Parts: sequence; C-alpha cells; structure tokens
Amino acid sequence: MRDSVRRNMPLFPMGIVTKLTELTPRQIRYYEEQGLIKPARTKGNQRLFSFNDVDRLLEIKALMEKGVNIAGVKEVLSRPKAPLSEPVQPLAESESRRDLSEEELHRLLKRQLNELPVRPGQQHLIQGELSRFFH
DNA sequence: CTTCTGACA
DNA sequence: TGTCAGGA
Repeated sequence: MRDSVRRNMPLFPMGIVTKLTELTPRQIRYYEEQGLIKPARTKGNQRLFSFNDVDRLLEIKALMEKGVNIAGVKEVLSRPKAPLSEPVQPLAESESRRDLSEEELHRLLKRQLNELPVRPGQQHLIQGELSRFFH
C-alpha cells in the first residue's frame, strides 16, 4: 500500500491533464468546483494533479459520455468514504464501478499519449512528465 | 507562454 | 460549456 503515495503525488499541470483526459480546462475546473477532484496547488496557485486525479477525471469523462450528469457522477463516483445510505441506483442498468488496475491505467495513458496530435512547437512535454511512471 | 478566477454579450 | 478579461 505504498503506491498510494506516488499516485497521490501532485505532478501534472492543467495542460498535461487536458491532453491526457481530452477534457477542457473549463470542464476540469468545474468538476473541481463540484468536489469531484481536489488537485493540489503550487505556491503560485497553479493546479497540480496527481495520478489519482487523472484516473478520477477519466472516470468522470467516461460516465458523462454515457449521459450521466454531474449529480449522477457524484453519486456513482461517491467519495473516498461517503456512506452510501440507500438511494444510489439511478442508473437503469448494471454499470458497476470500474476498478482500473495500475497496469490498465498505464496502458490507457500510453495509448492516449500516442493518439494525441502533436502540435508543432510543444510536442513531447508529456513524455517527459510521465516517463517516471512507465518503469 | 501557461494557468487562474470571475462573469456572461 | 465556451470564451473573454485582467492578473499572476
């Protein structure tokens, strides 16, 4: 249970995360407002997302692409220790939480990094930022 | 140049 | 959600 420290380590700034998740900064900031994620901040108030934050964001994205609204995402993606009282079955079918293993997550991120179009001028920033994760 | 907050023609 | 302003 020592990986949690690394997965919760504040590492990537907004730019990296938007490319990784394919979400807009607006959306990411909004999700934070909704309490879905709590990225750390630098001394300059810049957000620093952890591996877990990105994971979380990907789940949120997946959920919303399925037509789940913020309220729904909040319920489904219930906090680290939120006691799920009773009414937590708004979805009409069997979509249970998807526990991504670290390998799956790494593979997913690698795939996305390769699919992302490379802009002329600021290409492989991501590779450098994430290299430490791909042992 | 990148990101941040607040606001809405 | 997009986008612009004004600042850091």
